[in-house]
Amino acid sequence: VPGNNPPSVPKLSDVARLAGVGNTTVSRVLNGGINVSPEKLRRIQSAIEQLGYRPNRIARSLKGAASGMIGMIVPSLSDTFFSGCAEAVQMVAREHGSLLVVTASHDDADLELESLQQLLLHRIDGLVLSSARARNPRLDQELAGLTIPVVGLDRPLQNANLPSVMSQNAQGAKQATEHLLQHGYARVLCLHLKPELAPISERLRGYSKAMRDAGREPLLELVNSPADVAACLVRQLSTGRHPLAVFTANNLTARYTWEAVRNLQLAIPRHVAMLSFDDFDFADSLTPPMSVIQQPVDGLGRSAAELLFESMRLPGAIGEQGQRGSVRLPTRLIVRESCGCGPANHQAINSTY
Amino acid sequence: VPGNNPPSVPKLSDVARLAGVGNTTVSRVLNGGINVSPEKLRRIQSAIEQLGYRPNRIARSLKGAASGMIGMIVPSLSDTFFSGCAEAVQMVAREHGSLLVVTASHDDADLELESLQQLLLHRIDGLVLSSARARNPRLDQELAGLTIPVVGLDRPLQNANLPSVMSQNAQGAKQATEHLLQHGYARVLCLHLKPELAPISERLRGYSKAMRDAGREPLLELVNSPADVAACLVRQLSTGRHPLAVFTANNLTARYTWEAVRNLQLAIPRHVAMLSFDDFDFADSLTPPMSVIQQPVDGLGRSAAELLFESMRLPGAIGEQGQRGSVRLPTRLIVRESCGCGPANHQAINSTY
DNA sequence: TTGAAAGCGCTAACAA
DNA sequence: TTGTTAGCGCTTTCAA
Repeated sequence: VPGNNPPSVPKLSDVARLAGVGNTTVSRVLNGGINVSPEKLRRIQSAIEQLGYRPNRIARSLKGAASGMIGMIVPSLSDTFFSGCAEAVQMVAREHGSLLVVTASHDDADLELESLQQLLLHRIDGLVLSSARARNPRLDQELAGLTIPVVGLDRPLQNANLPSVMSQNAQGAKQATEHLLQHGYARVLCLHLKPELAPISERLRGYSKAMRDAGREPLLELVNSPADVAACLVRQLSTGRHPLAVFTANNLTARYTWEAVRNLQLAIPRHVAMLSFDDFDFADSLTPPMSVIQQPVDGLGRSAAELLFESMRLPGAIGEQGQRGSVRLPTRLIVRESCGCGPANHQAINSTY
Repeated sequence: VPGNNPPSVPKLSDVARLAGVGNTTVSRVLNGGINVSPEKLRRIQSAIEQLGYRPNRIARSLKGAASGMIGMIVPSLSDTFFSGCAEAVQMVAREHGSLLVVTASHDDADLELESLQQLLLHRIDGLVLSSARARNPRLDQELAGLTIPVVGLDRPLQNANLPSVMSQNAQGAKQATEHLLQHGYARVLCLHLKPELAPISERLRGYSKAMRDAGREPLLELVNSPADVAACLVRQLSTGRHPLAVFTANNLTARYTWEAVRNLQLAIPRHVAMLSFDDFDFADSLTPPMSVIQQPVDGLGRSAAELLFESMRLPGAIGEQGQRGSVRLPTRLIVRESCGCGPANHQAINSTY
């Protein structure tokens, strides 16, 4: 209609007026259309169509309904693992008509808490949380008072008795170690950093288990630089006579090791065999291609989000389930060449053997 | 106070009651504290403190004020470039007391539009947009009607006449090419994919410019797999007599090339020298370490977000500025060894020469 | 400098 | 099956 100045964004009452019904009836149609005569239903739907009406989520959530937003707090967004998870979480959120609000805690407990409160103020309907710290009483306290569901991702939330979704870190590491052992490497080193993080400590446990099962002492080394790794390798190579292999507990240690090996002019797998936890972009393009334990990144994100929406659907369910609702997803051993396998043997082996 | 059942989350009126003032006065304190007597100001602040009161953002934005959320639409969240940008944007948002809502468009124009509308419904205060497509009339139309500021990131928004923040793609590529040319490689190939994307096409332009300036014909090749690259390399190596170098226009082509070179048992830089646009985690750990043009990922995200908040502060400014408000950030040439430079020469050269 | 009152767009008792 | 009414928590005229 020309001359009609402020059409801007249509509101519920505009739809009601056009359809010749009350606001409530329109609201009913919006929320499932129960108890509405077919006649009015049709008229209202057509009015909605005609006006291009979309309900204002803000107003809706002020009234107490769901805000249509879920939150996600991760240590870092630029970390490929977490950004991969975030992508999956966002997709699931979209499937449920929700938006994803993310914040990075940068492993800072205060920032994490601050983010949480900020998200709460915005009335998020649920939260996926990769907590910065294993133990954080203030966070646990805050979480305890929450009325919205929370799901842990990659890091457990056991103190708050909340469910979480994680990889089978121990099994994955065990499988990696066993694979190296089977190659005949009598000495399998485990290089790691940040052992205080739950996923890492679980991997160390899986590694140690495999070593002990094979009648060997675990050889755990904390490394924070390529130099640390180099020192460690030199020590091992000058000492023992057994063939040497290295299991690196994450991406970063793998990179440190790769550099150390290059600097020492060592050959993989001839001088040192190698197998790493966590796949990465260039793993397959290296010389030799690196064998890895691959985490189901997308699956972790998806599962966490789905678990979250599940508990949002069933109010109270999360409180009852608690930790018991947790999920463990299997890892995969991706055999390439750094472990000693030949080029012909490229294959993926599922860790749930 | 024991026995007091539902304290839950304190609201503005609770603060007012405790401070013994009216709601309006509390609201004034919240919004800058102008026109409030020092006495009441103090009382109110103390009441806020005491109750741990934080204003409900939802209610606030329903009334028309800012929602305290900005949106970001990127092609992919798992792409390290975009997740790096997202991290920076989120940090700036936090500095401004805002939350970041991200969605991934997966290069799907419909999804992108859908996301935009969804974000609008949630009353975001501004938007950082890495548009999936260069030309999208429907999106442009939607953007034209927007009252909130929008800033493009990595992709221009020229059709909508909106500012954007991008790398100096052409200059970076030109510098890369010149560097290879200076090494004496008479043939410098440019391997690329998705030339329809603005950043890529700009790089191709920069490369071509450098070639022509050096009196050589550009050698552009579209490659979609390591096999494509291999075919291309074989052709070049069997044909010409001049030393060969390759400039890869992005991460993925670099990986394809790396694999092709390995499969062909070629040596870098002896048989083929190499320089790539975009740095990546393992670039420095490869053998030889790969020389790259590095984008200021963090800077791009930061600048886009800062430009956005700037225009949110100055309403209307973005409409007036339009395209002219755009920003170009310099890239850096990271000299490692794949380009033919010796190990001693590791250094970074700024592209704004 | 202050507060009462009127909404923002929607939902949910309640009554019809 | 419907519409009227009263808010959700905040901001904002407006009059005091």
